[in-house]
Amino acid sequence: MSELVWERPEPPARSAPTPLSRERIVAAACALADAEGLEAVSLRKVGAALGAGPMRLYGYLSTKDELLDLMADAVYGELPLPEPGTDRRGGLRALAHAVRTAAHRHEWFADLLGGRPGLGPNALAYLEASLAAADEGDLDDALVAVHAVHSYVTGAVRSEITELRRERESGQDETQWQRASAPYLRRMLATGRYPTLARAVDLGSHPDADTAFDTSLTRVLDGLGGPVTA
Amino acid sequence: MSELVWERPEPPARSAPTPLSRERIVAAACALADAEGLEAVSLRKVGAALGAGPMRLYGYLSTKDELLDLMADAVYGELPLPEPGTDRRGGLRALAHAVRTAAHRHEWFADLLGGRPGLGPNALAYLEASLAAADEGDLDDALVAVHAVHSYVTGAVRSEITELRRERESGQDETQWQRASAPYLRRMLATGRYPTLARAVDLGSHPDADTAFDTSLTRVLDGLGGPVTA
DNA sequence: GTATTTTACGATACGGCGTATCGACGAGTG
DNA sequence: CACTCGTCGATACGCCGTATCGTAAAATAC
Repeated sequence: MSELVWERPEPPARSAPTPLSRERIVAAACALADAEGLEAVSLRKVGAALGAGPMRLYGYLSTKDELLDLMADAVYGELPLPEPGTDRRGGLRALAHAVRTAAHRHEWFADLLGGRPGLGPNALAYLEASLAAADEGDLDDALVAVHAVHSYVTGAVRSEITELRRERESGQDETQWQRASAPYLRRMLATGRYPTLARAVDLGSHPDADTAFDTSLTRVLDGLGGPVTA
Repeated sequence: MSELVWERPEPPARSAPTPLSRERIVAAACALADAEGLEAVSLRKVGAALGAGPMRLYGYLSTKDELLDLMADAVYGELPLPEPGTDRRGGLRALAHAVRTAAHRHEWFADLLGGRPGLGPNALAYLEASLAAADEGDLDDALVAVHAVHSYVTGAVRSEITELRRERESGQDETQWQRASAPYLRRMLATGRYPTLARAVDLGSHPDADTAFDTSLTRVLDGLGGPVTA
């Protein structure tokens, strides 16, 4: 009960109709989430995908939340980690982009990002790589740098994926969006209660998502001390 | 169907056992979420708290997600906005702390933060205030600043609340935590696979959450151009 | 090889969820 | 007072996570 998934042993592989393992369960769950979204992941469907009933999974997991933890850790395990010895800016920037890329491959990762403790072995490896890259002698300073960058990445990726989903839901292009949200926004801006926002919508250059992510990331990195590059 | 909550009119107040309104529904839902967590918010319970059946709410909402949108916007409406004319650093810092404070008052706000589009009137007002504070002449630059700070705040607050919940769940103090997670972490660190992390746990000063949030926030603000204060 | 113990499996079931449907009732209109 | 019409909420459907527990199969002991 108080035992964590990460160190609880799996049940021995019995014969059974289909052999099962935590790895296979997690892979099936990730595939399902990739294909139909996180809300389609249910123990029933994951079990069915493996030829098993839902209760079979409780030998490998004690809760659905544990499955989500394992899925998140699996994605952390996909991240390419920078070579040891990479400098702070380069290392943290590479890790930030790695997280974002992974979230584009597995959009549900964005929903899991800050939402659960995240102490799996792969998450720890990601944290270790972040700290190692950020460490320039002062450990407290490295912790601050990692916290700043990771928080930024978490928040930015989540918003970006949310926005991306909304755009996708609005008909393949913008049919629905133009019919529903856009006129609403135009009406709101026309009230005059949001003058700066209105100017920004009218006059701002609207960079693509990659550029927006990287531009703000650069600003965050600029704040971490060391030589200001810009 | 394509109509947004924000501009759909409420049904006229009929007699009914209890008079109802979107405002009362949202207030009840927020109270319930404050008391028992977001996962306890169901249309059945919210309805029951107002002396109504679950289906009654569908005159005011077309979906449960819309209720969540309204709840999030209600919290945005609680945020104290800085005086117009506040400088960028001061304004953005005040807004960041306002969001964090609100998330401590309504922990479920952290779960909603980046997860839904957020185009309600109060969210727009918050965005307007952020942009106004960040605007020093270059609108694109202001957008970058707001994106950086808001993303940081979103991510940091979500992680902080998640951590806070985990600590609270672990027995009132740390009984459970020390029995389950701590030994696991110690064992992981003892493997030698996370040397920097191990050093950080051993040697790092472990600031309280307020300090950690503000320290990283300062670094982010430092990166936004303008005079570096530190 | 047999008897016994252990244990994973999965059928069944429970309570809760979001919400579609639709009969009935009560207010507004002539 | 009769009628229409719109709102209400009871009922129901198909999901969900998971507790329980009989059973059958593997592991162990002899």
